[in-house]
Amino acid sequence: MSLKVFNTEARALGAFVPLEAGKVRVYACGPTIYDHAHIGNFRTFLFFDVVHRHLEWSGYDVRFVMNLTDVDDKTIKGAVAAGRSVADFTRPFGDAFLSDCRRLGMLAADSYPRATEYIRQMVDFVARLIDKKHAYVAEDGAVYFSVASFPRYGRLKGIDTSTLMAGARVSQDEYEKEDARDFALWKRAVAADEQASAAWDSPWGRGRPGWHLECSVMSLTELGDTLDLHLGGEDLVFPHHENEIAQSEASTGKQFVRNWLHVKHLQVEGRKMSKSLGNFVTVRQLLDEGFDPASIRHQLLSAHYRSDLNFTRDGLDASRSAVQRLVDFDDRLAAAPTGPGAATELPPVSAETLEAFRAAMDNDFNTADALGALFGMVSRVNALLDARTTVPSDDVKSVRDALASMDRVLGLLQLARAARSVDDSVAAWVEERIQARADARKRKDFAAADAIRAEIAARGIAIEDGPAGTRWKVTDASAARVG
RNA sequence: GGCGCCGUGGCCAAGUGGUAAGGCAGAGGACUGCAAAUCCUCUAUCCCCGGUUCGAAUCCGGGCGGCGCCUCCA
Repeated sequence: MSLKVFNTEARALGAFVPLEAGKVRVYACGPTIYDHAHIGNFRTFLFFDVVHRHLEWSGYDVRFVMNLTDVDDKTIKGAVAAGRSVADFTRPFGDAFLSDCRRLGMLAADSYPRATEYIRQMVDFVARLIDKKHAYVAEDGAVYFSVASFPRYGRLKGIDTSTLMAGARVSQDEYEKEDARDFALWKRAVAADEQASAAWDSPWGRGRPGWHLECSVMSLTELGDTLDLHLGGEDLVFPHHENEIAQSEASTGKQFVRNWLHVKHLQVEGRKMSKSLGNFVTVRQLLDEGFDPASIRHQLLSAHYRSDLNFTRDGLDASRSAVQRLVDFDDRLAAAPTGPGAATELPPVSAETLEAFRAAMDNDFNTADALGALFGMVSRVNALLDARTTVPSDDVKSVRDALASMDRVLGLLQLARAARSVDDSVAAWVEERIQARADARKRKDFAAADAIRAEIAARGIAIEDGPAGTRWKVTDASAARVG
């Protein structure tokens, strides 16, 4: 068994075989930074992160690149409206995006190329396509890719564009194109572009890159002519990725991407997310509402990436409970009484779970199935632990190792831990209160003891009495952190 | 209109030919001063109708329902 992925181009599950054994080149279509990224964007980006993590977990040497598009129609429009250059306009959004990524526990990419840093390479790229007769300069000074020069056009989406576009789809303002299917590689600069400092010199006059061109040039520059994986949202299949294939392969003469993976769009509270519906949710908004990053991460990973996923606040609450179960389990393992004794079923359970987990992830990154394997282990191990007073430390270690291993892919525990830490002063206060409660309990003054417990609970901290004494845990980080 | 996807217990969600993972919620029980955590037990023949098959949630046909893309969009 090894990794299988659903390649959009093949429309089928196939064995993942990187161009170079042991090494994987991944290009992830990142955000256009003209606004804050929303939760729908993050379904996609979080999936990218899981791909990234699982490849590394599987032992591959991964080079992971995610671009930040900082020049396109919307960016320029926004910059002009703000009276700034695209560079100044996009910087804060780019910073905020990377910050959101960290908040959600995403691994850093090896590189985050911004389009404006690759203008030189883009110009060279376009010149090469013109040389090869795959592109032409139109009368308006723009450069277009000639789709007719690339016979394989349409194979990603699986459409025959020669017939599909034969109709009256030619918009009035694009008459300079020789063929309605042709798309802009380089756009002639207009006043707004200059105003936003989004225009550069080129052999064809002042202008700026077309959107599709940006990704091709950045990916080829950063990763070479052939990528093992190119990831994106489902909306990008056509025309964005189709165009990338055309221009890239026309330029290099080599296969551009071996595997295309596309993530299905997220629904929010049962509907497509859009600004007009007013159900646009950003990550920072959810965090401000008090939701735990780990809950968000859990819900976004709770369904397979090619399935519908309806993001809801109720679901977030359910995810919070699920994550808490994991944290409690981890705590229990850390405190499990160990001692000599007969071997337990723990090691084989750990091994079986890891195997099931791996199989799930290898099956086109089936995170829902993988979570099932993980939680199955939680139940089985809890039951085994209940049945014994002590277990050999090696046995416990096998479970802890398995849990930590799986979490290197899921990233839930580490994230949950980060949100549940408190200042030393808070910890000291809790310890003091617990001692006071212990005294009250010793006096059988349960009313006082319960009052103290309520006092602690009000600070977002729960306590649990066990044979080894009273333990406490943070359940509501936002309340607990307040010193 | 074109292309495509989906419909599994109260909610979420795996499972693509051999008689239904997991999470959340709920009920009862054990443990507990009470809780919490944990465990045990309980709640599904998989939208409907046909068909193929020894056997289907899984394949085929039809129906009903929901959704996505086709336009800037992750």
